Amino acid sequence: MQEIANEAGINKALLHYYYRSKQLLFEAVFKKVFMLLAPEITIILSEDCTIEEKIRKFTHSYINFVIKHPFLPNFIIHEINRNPKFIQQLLKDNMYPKIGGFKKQVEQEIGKGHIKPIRAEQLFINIIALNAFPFVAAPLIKGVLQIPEKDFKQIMEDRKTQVADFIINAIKI
Amino acid sequence: MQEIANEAGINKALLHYYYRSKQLLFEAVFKKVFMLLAPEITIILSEDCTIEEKIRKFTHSYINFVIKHPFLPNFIIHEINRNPKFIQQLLKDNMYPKIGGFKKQVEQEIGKGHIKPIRAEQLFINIIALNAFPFVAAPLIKGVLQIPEKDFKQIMEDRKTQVADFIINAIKI
DNA sequence: GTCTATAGCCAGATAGAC
DNA sequence: GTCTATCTGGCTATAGAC
Repeated sequence: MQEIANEAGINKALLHYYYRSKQLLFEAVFKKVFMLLAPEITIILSEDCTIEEKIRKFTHSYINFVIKHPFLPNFIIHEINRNPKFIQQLLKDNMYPKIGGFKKQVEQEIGKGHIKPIRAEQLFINIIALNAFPFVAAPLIKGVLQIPEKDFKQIMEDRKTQVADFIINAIKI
Repeated sequence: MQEIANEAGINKALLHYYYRSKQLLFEAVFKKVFMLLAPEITIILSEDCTIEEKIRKFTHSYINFVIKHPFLPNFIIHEINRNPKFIQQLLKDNMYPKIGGFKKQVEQEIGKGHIKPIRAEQLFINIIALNAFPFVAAPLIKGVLQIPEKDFKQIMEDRKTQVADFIINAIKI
């Protein structure tokens, strides 16, 4: 609270005056931050194009966004793990979209023989995992690969296209 | 500290007597926990078999292990993010293996035309991402997919083979 | 609304008896 | 080695002046 007050150029008392408590301030921050990332995920669930196009668009857009805000995925995942009740809150407030449309589309494209059979849930998890994980586990990856920050950034840059290629290779007939 | 002492059937004073401080107790726990997971990762880096076999073995072994210890990946990632200096410590203590052998093997198999061209680092990240992420982001995934615990467990069970299939499809010629 | 000062609480750490 | 009792510092939150 002290650090936030310093950063804001006010004092702790005023912070409490505005937000009532640390918990409420935190919730305000969390919602704001979550709403920054949610539109990125929406791409994969709505929008009118083929699965392949969606994967390319999403990957490019998501990684591009997260390179600019590398702390976001971690913050959200950590806080949701600490308090899974947040999810209920976010669902109730309609703060993220449903997977229904994506699921239907995957099943249709499988039916038409465009892509290999795979459960939409598994594909969805794979897409999010390949995009988000390197940022969530950045220090660990830098350590295992023994690479400096500069190389890591280049690898993330490359992933904007490589992750999409990887996924599409995995599912295309 | 109080909760740990209760769980251990001793009191806080004794906990401090053994471990000097909360920080040192934590480091002891972290190393112990990290050492539980490290052997699982070693499979992919050493062992004498093809890339394809390694991917199948690793995926099965890792997911199997983590289903039994679902808190581990999160704990490790969170703590390393909180204090990236841990990585240096672990490297210095030789507490996880190097990627050199895996990199060489990937390049050889690409040269022989067994798999599509891909940087070993990217492939390594993809393998770890697909295996670990669903556990790191479990509550988030359950929320987005709107599925109960039971279905989530089944999906993770299925991933023991499906993740390997997915990766191999992505890289095979 | 904004500040200073402080109340109230809790958790890590230690003193000291046994 | 193990305990009880206590110190200490830090953090959230509020009282109250301006």
